[in-house]
Formats: sequence, structure tokens, C-alpha cells
Amino acid sequence: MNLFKKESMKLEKILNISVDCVVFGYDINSKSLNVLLIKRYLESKGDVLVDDYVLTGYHVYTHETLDDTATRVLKELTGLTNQYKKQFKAFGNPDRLTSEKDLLWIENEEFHSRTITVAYYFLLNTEDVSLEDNKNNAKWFPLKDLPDIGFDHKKIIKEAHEDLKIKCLAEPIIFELLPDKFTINDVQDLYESILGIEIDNRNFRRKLINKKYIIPLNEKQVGVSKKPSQLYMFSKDIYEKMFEKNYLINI
Amino acid sequence: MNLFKKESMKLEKILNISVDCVVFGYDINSKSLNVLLIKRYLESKGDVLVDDYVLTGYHVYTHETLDDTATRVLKELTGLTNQYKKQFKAFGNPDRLTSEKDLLWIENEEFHSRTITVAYYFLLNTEDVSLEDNKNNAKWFPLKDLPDIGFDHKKIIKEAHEDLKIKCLAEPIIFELLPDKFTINDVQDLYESILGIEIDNRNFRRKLINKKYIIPLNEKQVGVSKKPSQLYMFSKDIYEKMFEKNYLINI
DNA sequence: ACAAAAGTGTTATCAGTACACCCATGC
DNA sequence: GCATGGGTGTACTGATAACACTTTTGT
Repeated sequence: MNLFKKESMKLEKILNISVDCVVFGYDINSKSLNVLLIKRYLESKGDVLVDDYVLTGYHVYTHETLDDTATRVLKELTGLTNQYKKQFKAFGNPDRLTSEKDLLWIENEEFHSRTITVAYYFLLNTEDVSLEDNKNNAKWFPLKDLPDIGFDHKKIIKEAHEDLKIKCLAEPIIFELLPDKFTINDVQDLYESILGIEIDNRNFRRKLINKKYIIPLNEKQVGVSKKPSQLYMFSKDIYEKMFEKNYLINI
Repeated sequence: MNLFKKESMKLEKILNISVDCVVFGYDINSKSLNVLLIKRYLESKGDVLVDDYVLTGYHVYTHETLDDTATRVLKELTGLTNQYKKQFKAFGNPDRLTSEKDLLWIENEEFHSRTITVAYYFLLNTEDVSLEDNKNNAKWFPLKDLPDIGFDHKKIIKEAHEDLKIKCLAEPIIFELLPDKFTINDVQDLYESILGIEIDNRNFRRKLINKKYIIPLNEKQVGVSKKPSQLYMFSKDIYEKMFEKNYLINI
């Protein structure tokens, strides 16, 4: 297969199947768990017809896996690759794109109103994303304070959040939302943001520090106007070697 | 919308989107966790071209939710409705239906080789299913001893099993695989089947009996040639009232 | 010296684990 | 009376939960 052919194949979109991405970004300074949304705006003869936000997503190409579609969509929006990615659910209700606004919007687009979307979420920290001059008017919104959202994307975000809640209790994916070097309190704040609960600091500290894959660094925070705290890193290697599948039947 | 219209709409298939169902059935007598598969057989001029098993599945209709498709597929195969159902993953690799056998099979069928399938699993007990004169040649196979399987359905079964393993540790879905009245040892045997581990009987007993939603009945087994054991039932009501989301960060 | 957040210890309770024998029943 | 699986108790260990004050730093 020559390059030209490969390129031309790549451009065949499947018109009724898309991938939508819930991009979670943690802002360590404001301690806010955010979602990256893009602007949807349409006006006609001075009337604003559509003015809200949606998830980023795109058609699946004929010769592309679903995972590849998700990776491509994230790259186009943020420039990032190799972020944690999870396919969590497909959404395919016949009425999912049939509100008045959605139909208006779809008129100008290539995709069907009867589209099934495979939803992914990504985990990253907001600092890694530059939103300067992005063509989509992408913007971070706190999960707790979302704007007006189009299609069925509010539901998709909600289900992504539910899945994240469960998953972050069972696997160390929380570190995907943090910078490489973090403090114990950062991790606690983030758990509290995701789960919406309060955690006892002393017990949490002890528990986390006892994990062998949480490694203290010979470094402290700099440039903070308070006692600088100890920095740690997460070792995926050590975690995987331990293979800590605790078969606790918690039903 | 009149009935005729509704009926005719129902028959519009989406040709590149399907739902596949992994039907898990527990056989309490043989203590075997089984999967329900249907025969795929094709011969031409005396040559057997295709002879293996696949999951049951079907196209999504245009005016149908994904959940409804799954429910319909299960009903057509087993006559059952209202069984536990979980959408666990979408499979959409471009090469998922492109083996030689699969292409031969698809020739006679209405669906595309580039089909995306949304996979569900169902939980039930084998006793509830009658396989007398079923048109699909459906048959139970132990998960540990599967036959030759077509399409990418072996992978789908494997991932369903992984999801079930995780989910049965976190939620009381295990009782969906058992009859209404069961013994403590039944539950233990089933956990052992699903997880592939051995569990200490005394500890397991204590743990389970202490759950408020495990209710002892004034009944014992009958017709067994040994000491008949105490029967219990699971109370979903009590479970839900307790709302036992133990936020244990187990990472 | 003050503000702000970091960091620290003890006790009580609960849950998990390891382990071996007697019991009730149907045949 | 014997084979079969049902059912039982204890001691140890480790984890969790509740709880309030001192320390370190930058300004």
C-alpha cells in the first residue's frame, strides 16, 4: 500500500459513528477538576441560534481503530499524545442529538442525527495544555460549574465522572492528573475533588506514604509563601511489579 | 405516530452497528460458569467452510436504544427479559471481522465487514433457559473450555469476564447468577469460579452471614444425599437502603 | 510576630487471615 | 455405619477511624 492510498483511505469517515472525548484536567493551583469544552456558536440574520459548549469529538475513519480516533481527537485539540485514555461507554439513543439546537447545528455538519458515539475520557493536568490561539475556542470549566452544554454531552460527562470515581479507588490513575512531582496534600485535594468527600489528613498521609510506589524526593516545593512541602513521585514500575490486586470482596 | 409506522420504522437496521451479548449462565449443579453461544455453520459442495461458534447479536434498529437492542437479542435467544445487563465495551477495530471464515460468513449476511459492535453481558442461571428446539443451535459452554469461536468474539468474552471479575467484587451482582434461594457455599463456589481463586470457607461464611442483606430462610435444601444446608436469599431492598459505598481507597 | 499550611502519634475498633475438627443427613 | 459435604471458634495481625496541636517557612 503506497502512501497516497493510505492517505486517501484515512479520509473516509464513517458518518454515523463518532468518538467523543471527556478531557479531565486538574488545576493544581485552584484545586479544581476541570473539563475541556469547545464552543458551539451559530447565528443567522443577527439572531443567535446556538451558543453553548460541547465535548470535542469526531467521526471514526474507516481504517482506524476507536482508540486511534480518540488519540487523534485529543492531539488535534491539545497537541498531546500518550495521555491516559479510557473508553468507558457507547451512547446511542435515537434521540440523543434531536433537540432543536442540535438539529440546527447538524444541518451544517456532515454527520447524521442518528449517530452512535463511543465516549472516552482522558486524564491530564491543565498545565500541560496550551489554549493560546486554538481554533475551537476550547476552554476549561470546573466540573462543579459547567456551562450550557449541547447534544447529550452533559450526560456523557456525568457518566465519565462516575466511572472515574470508581476507577480512581481501584487503580492509581489519580497520578495521571498530577504533575510528576507532587505533595501528599495535592493527592488528597484531588481525591476530595473527584469524590466530593473529605478525608482525614493524618490517616491519608500515613496510608499513602506506606505505599512502596510513592517515592519521596530530595526536593521541596519552591516559591511558596508558606512552609514548603516534601515532594513525591509515583513509580508505575514498582506498582506493576507489586501487582497489588487485592481481592477484597466488598459487596 | 400510528402503529403501522412504528412497526415499519422498527425494521430499519443500521448496517454498520451491532450489539453482541455475552450471556453468562451459572450452572449450580456442575458449578460451572458458562457462556451461551450459537452455531455458525456453512458448507459448499460438500466442503465445510465455517464450523464454529459465535456470540448472539444483531443490528441496532434506527429507532431503538442500544439497551433495547441488547434486551431484544436476549429475548429472542432465551425468551427472558429483565435479566441483569451491562454494556461494557464497544469493539470497532477495522480488522475485527476480516478473517477468511468471517468474510465467507458475511457474504451471506446483511452486515458490513466494517461494523462496530457494542458489547453487553447478561447474568442469569442456566436453569432459567430452555434450549429445546432453539433455531440458533445455541449451547452452553464452560468459560474454561470454550470451542472454536468466530469473529473477535473470543476477545469480547475475555473482556466481559474481566469486567465481571471487577464488578462482582464491588457490587452484589453475583446473586444475579444464582437462583433466588441459595446456600452460602453456592455463593462461595460461584466466586471461586468467576475469580479463579480459592476462598477459606469459614471466613467467607462469617463475612457473608454478617451482611444484613443476606437473609436466612426457614428452609433447607431438599433431595440431597447429605446434610441439607441452610438456604438464604439476597435482599436488594436492604442493600440499596444501606447504600454501602465503602470509599476505600485501595490503590 | 504573624499567617498559612505542613506535618506529627496514640488509642480503640474492626476486618482479615490462618487453621482442623465435629455434625447432620441420606443411603 | 459410612460417605458426603455442612457447619463451627479462636487467636493473631494489620488496617481504619477518630482526634488536636506543634512546626516551619515567607512575608
